[in-house]
Amino acid sequence: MARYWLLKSEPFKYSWDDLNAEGEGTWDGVRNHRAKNNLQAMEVGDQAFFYHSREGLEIVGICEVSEAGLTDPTDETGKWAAVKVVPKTKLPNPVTLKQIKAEPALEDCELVRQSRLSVAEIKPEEWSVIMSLAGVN
DNA sequence: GCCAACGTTGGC
DNA sequence: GCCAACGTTGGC
Repeated sequence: MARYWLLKSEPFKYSWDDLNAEGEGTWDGVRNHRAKNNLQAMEVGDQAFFYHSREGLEIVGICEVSEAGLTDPTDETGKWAAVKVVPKTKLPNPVTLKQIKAEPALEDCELVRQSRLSVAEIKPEEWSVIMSLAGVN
């Protein structure tokens, strides 16, 4: 069964629009062990929210893992992981961090608990809560 | 192996 | 731009 994730990016480095312009993006440059573990746990077909950090502070779209289990091409030691993603859906209503924090059902998600984690897991029930906030059925 | 100092991330 | 949270480094 597919799992759900949240991918964080600073929009002035790599935004949702950049991903759409490219059609497929490689998620690399992660240098955090917990985030790396999450990357390695991803499988092709898993869905992930695309979150804009520092600017925007909202979930703007949904992408899907198109290649999993890659080695980070930006790292010479070969120790870090990467995946490839393709954009799927732009959210009708972007879900802001403020909304997420105001929602009791989401207070335990990794995004809230560990705000500096760049790749976080989203539980299925949390996924559906966010989807309804986003106006997606 | 502990922990203080330092660097980085990210919300505000 | 500030600072809190977290990760990493390095002295002991």
